[in-house]
Formats: sequence, structure tokens, C-alpha cells
Amino acid sequence: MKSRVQKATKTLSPKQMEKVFSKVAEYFSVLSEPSRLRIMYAVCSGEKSVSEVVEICGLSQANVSRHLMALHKAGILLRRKEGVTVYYAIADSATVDMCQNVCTKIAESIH
Amino acid sequence: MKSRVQKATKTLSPKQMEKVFSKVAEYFSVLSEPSRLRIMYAVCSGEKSVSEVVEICGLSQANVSRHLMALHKAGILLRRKEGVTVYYAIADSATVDMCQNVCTKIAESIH
DNA sequence: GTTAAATATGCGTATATACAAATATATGCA
DNA sequence: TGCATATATTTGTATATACGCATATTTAAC
Repeated sequence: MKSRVQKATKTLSPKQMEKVFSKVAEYFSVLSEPSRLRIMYAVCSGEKSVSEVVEICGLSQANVSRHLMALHKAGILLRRKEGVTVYYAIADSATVDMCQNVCTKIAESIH
Repeated sequence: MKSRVQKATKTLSPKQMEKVFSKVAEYFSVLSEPSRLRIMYAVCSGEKSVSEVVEICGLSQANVSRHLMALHKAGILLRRKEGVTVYYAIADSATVDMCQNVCTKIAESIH
């Protein structure tokens, strides 16, 4: 962590470092709920509407809506409105790759 | 996320999938606190004792102890006792790499 | 405008956890 | 044994947030 963070934050003050850590913590926080990971799993195969995610995940509409919004506000999902329907899609495949890696590692450790 | 997770979980039942998501959520949860990220930053440059981390991070001893323990229980840090001193070190450099990537991306996106 | 469908939001409750302060435990040494 | 140091834990309080339920908002069709 040190070298690359320092490279990216070479000119950052301790206060700015704190700000980065705070933002990174928020980012991980969004991914720290099983329901949201389920939703990510549903969306990562392709853009989905709220209703479709509700159908796939079996969660309540209110919860799905809120979780999708949280993922969107964190910059993890894109949001596109078409009529009354709202579609969400992965914003950055790097996030999905990261989740893939963690899931794989943990799935293996469970076996 | 789909292809690789499915590859790793090809034979997993929905219940087992839930278990994986639950574990992954716990994993991200441990990394979703600024204090713990600060501690990770301190430890990733090399094994550190609890007191050293207290000194570096400026957090209370009780908090550092608990955070280090949480990171250890999540499998992120190794724990080694030598006399009264307890040393913690990065267990898997992949975790640090992941934090590096996220930190870099977010540090760039700030300014 | 009225209605229906899709999505978002307000509110109350339950749960989780970070932190501070005090205390407990463990180890090494005289 | 007694004491000092290092680490861990307990307890209380404050804060955050997931969920269920009800309701509001938005848009399209009529």
C-alpha cells in the first residue's frame, strides 16, 4: 500500500490523507452489505431495471431502490432513466474485477 | 463479476452463494473504517507492534488493539507474540494491492 | 385531469459498532 | 512475590444504517 499510495499522494498533507482514507472507507462500506453484493452480482451481467433486480434478488422494492441509489451515489453504478423505468449498470469494470477477486478468494477458502 | 464468481462457485447453491456474499461483506466491512485504513497504511510498510501503531497513528491504545484484532480475525493481518509485545503484519499482499488501487483511484478523483 | 405502473423517500425500530474510560490480563524483571 | 510495561477487554454512550411499512413522486396512457 505504501509505495503506490505515496506515489499518488506524494504531495498530500496528513489532512488530505485522512480525506482519502475517509472516502475509501465509504467506498468499501457500500460494498460491505450482502444485499448490495447480491445486487452487484445481478447487475454485473448487464444493465438491469429496478424491477428486474427486485425479481432476481427477491428483495423488497424499497430496499432495492435504496441500495441501487447508494451504489450509484458511490460512483459504482450508472443510472439511466427511460420513461418511468430506471436502469442501472456497472460504471467501472475495475470494481467488478475487484469483487471477483475477493469472492473467488473467499469462496475458495470456504470450499 | 458473474463469469469469475460463477467459475469459482459453479457448483454452489443459492444458500452457499449467500454465505460467500456474507463473508465478502464482512471482509469489506473491516476495511470500511478510516482508522483501520490508517492502521493498514502503517503496517503495510512492515511488521509493527501495537505500541508502534499507536505512536504512528495517534489513536488510543484500546482502539488500536481492537482494530488490529479485527483485521487479524478477518485474516488480513498476521499476529505474532514475542514476550509482552504483539506484532502485526500484512497476511496477504493482495489485500494491500487492492487497497492501493482503490486509494489511487479515489485520490485521483478528488482533485 | 385520472389512473396505473415504476421508482423513490419518510419514518420508526432494531441492530451494529466506534470511541472513551476504566479495568483486566499477560509477561519480564528485580 | 511485587512491580512495571504491553496488550486486551468490559461497559456505557453515541451514531449509523438496514429493513418494513406506508406514502410520495414521476411518467405514460387514456
